[in-house]
Amino acid sequence: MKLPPRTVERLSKYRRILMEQSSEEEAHIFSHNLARLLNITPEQVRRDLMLIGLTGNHRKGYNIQALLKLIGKTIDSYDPQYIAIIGMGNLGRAVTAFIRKSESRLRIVAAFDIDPMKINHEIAGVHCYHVSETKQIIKKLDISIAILTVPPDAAKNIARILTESGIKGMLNFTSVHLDIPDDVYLKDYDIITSLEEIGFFIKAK
Amino acid sequence: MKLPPRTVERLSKYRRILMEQSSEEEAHIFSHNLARLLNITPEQVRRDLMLIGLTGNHRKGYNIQALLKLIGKTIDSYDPQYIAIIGMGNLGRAVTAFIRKSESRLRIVAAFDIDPMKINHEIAGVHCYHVSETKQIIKKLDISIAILTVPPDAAKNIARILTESGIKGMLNFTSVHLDIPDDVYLKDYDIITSLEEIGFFIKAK
DNA sequence: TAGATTGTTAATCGATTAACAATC
DNA sequence: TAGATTGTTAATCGATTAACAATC
Repeated sequence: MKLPPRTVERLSKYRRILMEQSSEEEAHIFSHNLARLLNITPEQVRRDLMLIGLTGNHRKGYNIQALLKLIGKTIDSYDPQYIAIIGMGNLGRAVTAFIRKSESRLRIVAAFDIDPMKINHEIAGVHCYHVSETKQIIKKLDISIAILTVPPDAAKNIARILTESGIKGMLNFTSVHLDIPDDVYLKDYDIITSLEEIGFFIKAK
Repeated sequence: MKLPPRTVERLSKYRRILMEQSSEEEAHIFSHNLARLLNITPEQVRRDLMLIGLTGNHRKGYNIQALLKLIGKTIDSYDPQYIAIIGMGNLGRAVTAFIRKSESRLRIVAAFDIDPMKINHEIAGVHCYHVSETKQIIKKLDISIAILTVPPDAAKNIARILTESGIKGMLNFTSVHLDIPDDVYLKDYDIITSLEEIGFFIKAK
């Protein structure tokens, strides 16, 4: 199914926010109520739900269970998608712990580092391999997504290894620009740029 | 000066990438060379530079020093903008260390937590205050940007306190949707949603 | 002058919002 | 029926890309 990236992001958020406040709530929700939970417009909600083919009730709104089920069917993959995290420094460990705490289907199944103290230990609940094993382990464990939390000078090289290993998506926390093929879905989390952007837009003049 | 958010982001990246590989390089750069460094089109580079009023040389391209200086003048604030980080758990400490290591003008001047072990200590190089002091410290130290790395259930309350303290921008690492006034510039770093988005776009079918 | 690059406007693309008929 | 909401198309907005004259 073909969906705009922004719609996919919102579907993920609809699901999370509705799962959090489930049970206690009603069985149905109106587009304007769901919109208010995320500070967006009701039109946007209706359009997103239309795109995934959910049809609501003109009296009661959208059935929440049906909505959750359809979002799952739309954005989740049938086969589990496994995640690796490369670089188990402070940021790597923190991100790993963060994801493991979240109630999501996301499964981190391998960590990689070069520190001998970490290799073959559980770090933040995940087995840590040496970076030199990246290619084999990624293939062996059928890992399709990588999270990059390595130091800047290691980023480009690791990105190359990951692409060669057949990784399909990357979340890049390093502030380094990665030049990878188009068929790898890359999402940059550039903290420095984001803070500079915030800085610009709140400037007095 | 009024600039599109995407342009501001790219200006930040032009600067970073040019500073990294400075000195050794030439004094000038062509739009297509700068474009290639970031995998964007030369048109986009020229348009961005046009927007900030930089004029290049038809023979030699853009003067790198002039470019860097103008980007600084455009996106940096004259008065320093101070940053606070709220929540000194794993993620908070990692993000703090990450920013401090970066060569940028970004200055984290205060951290906040509720753990008595941390209060009044230096954590990741930053003095840690108790969350109850947030409002006073933010005003006293003239902090305009906050980074939120608190647990999900604390997020909404802290966001309210921050807004009341007059914060102007926020980088939100919690996966919680924050309902804050329009005059606070909010940037969400929703790791779970981003990974689910990647998952969707790399799906087989 | 010929060739390459800049600077800028127009066209296109993608996403959001407005509008409103259909329906419960 | 009257009123509220959905579903969907059209209009708008923002950002990117194409096109090309001006210029070194």
